[in-house]
Amino acid sequence: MDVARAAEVSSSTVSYVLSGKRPISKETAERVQRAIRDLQYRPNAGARALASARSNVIALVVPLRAGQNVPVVMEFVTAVVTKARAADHDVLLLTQDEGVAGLRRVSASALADALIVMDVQADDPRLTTLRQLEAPCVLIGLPDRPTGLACVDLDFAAAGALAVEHLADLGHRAVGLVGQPAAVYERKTSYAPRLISGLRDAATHRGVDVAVQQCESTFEGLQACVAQLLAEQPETTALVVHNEAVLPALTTVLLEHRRRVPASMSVVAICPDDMAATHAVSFTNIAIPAEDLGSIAVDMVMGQLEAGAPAETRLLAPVLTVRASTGAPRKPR
Amino acid sequence: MDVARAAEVSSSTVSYVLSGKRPISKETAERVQRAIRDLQYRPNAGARALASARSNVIALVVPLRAGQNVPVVMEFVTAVVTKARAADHDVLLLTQDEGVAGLRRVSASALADALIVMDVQADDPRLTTLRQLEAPCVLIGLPDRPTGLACVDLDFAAAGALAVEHLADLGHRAVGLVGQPAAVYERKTSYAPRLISGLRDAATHRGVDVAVQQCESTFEGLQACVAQLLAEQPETTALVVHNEAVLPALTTVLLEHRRRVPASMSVVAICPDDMAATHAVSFTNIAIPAEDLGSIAVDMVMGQLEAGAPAETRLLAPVLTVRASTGAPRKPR
DNA sequence: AAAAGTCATCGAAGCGCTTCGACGCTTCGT
DNA sequence: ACGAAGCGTCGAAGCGCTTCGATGACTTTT
Repeated sequence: MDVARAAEVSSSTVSYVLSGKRPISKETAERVQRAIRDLQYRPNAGARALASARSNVIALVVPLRAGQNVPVVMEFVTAVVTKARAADHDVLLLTQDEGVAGLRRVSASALADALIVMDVQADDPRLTTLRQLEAPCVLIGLPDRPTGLACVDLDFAAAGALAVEHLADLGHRAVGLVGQPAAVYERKTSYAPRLISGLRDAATHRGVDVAVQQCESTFEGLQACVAQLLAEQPETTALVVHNEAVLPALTTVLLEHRRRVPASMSVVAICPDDMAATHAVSFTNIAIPAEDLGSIAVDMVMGQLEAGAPAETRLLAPVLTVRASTGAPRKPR
Repeated sequence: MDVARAAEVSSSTVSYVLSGKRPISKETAERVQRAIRDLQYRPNAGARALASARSNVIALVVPLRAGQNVPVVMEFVTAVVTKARAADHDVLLLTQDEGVAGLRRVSASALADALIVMDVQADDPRLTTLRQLEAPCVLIGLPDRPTGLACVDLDFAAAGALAVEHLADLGHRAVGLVGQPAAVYERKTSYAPRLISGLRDAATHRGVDVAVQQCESTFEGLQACVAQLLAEQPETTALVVHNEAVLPALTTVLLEHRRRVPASMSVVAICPDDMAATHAVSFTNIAIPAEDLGSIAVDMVMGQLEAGAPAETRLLAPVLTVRASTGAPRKPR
């Protein structure tokens, strides 16, 4: 290695300067650093991975084109990449459709040191494989049986409850849920049912009636959903919307039913904060903290990698921000 | 290597079976394949990269959170990943914000064999660096001086022209452009001005008046944009919308001006096909062929990598699909 | 029948790093 | 004042592959 020659040290010394794994005198270290800078030296990633059995790469498995939560996915991804870079790791992108084989491939070939898997289903078929892998692995989402796997997610049950609490406090007695597309429930993506059960539990406690309706991510889907909801429970005065994609169309569709937000219909959205704020009506929302989740996922990965941290589950407490879309129902009884 | 032992051959033979770089007898090859399967053997990526000077990884540089074209970006990304996997390569994700340093790092450390860079600006500061890199590199987008760099993009000038042609054919004489957010123009992201100039040129040819207005990706932004457009050119009977994010709100905002789509206002959207079709009114659109672009980018990368193909520029011809949002102006003179 | 190819395979030399043990030197405790 | 302990550095042995030249066993050519 010519950096070593330029700095008049052995190549092992250069390595130790770079890794800090052994003490090096200040003068030597500086000499080496200068040589590195002068020669624009970058260690060869392959050689490094081979010798150290560490690639400094994290594999991130993203859903291909599931539902239309694309902006949320992208937020996750950038958060993960940014955080990973800060920890001196790179991110390899895998899509869902390589399935279990892709996970095995990446882990067994030592392409990546660890995995982060998004969009985990309640009984995800990848779970057993993931448990068998050498590489540590963090799930974003919460399967039914997370034993042995690290998970991080928003506490959707608490989020559902929080939404109901807020509305009940305002005086609402009948709430509708505009849910996710059917595909999401069929896929048994655990967050959707978790939200519903949290919502129902809280509603029971507070004596609030609840109607639940899935909702396709199109204009017509939303029309159908709202129509159904109001037919089923006409006294509905508030909506919880767990579908980012239909938010833009919501006020329009409600207007078709002579409902104004928030005067004759309150709305709590479950969506990222920035999305809540950029509509005709800014929506009171419970944040989907994509950035935090991504960042925490990387932290957990690094913890397992460096410190052999155990595989714990973290559910983030929901945060509700009051904006312009919720108020007291028109005729409080 | 124990696959070699199991198949009773030398490790070089295993390598040749895997790479096909030398003839191997059918029997031996089968023996080796079986051993590989039985032992679930996966070559170590680091060792392979080191020995062959090829990592089989493509670096993809995505814009961090530029504008709200997020779904389009995601389409690119999945297209690139899918296509790359088909060519036995993986994709490493870099964000814009690592800048030039990131490009150099990835290339010099041989982490990736090639780069694909999205969201290239007219006078992108990364250009000179990219030209200096060892690694071949493909831009998605079209800088002012693409010399020496491979580029692929939609022909936005032709797209602008095509939109005007379509509207002029229907009888429209005054067209407004709902443009991108100011940030995009400030960044000099070449596609936006290219669309405008193509649109203006065609308009001049066809004797159509054009008003151009940038548009922030919020409800209020759209309101302001449309108001401005109609104030400036009240005889406007058609809109070209080059901003996916405001499409959902468009019909609502136009209604505030007593304009219905397409009866009293025709609309051509520049957006991905799936986006055009899932609104209250399905929009006549010129497709942004994200999937094709991503796929072609990978093809070009592989061409440069395998065959030493030259760095050419490819501009894809725009395709307009007529849907429900365009028609003849109300009072053709 | 000898020379010249082919074909399928092997052995060994790296690829550019990290890491372990060793070594010489200084400092400390007693 | 002498052994123990610590510090800073070096040399060499890999890490697990690919690849090049070599080698036999055959086949074809002359």
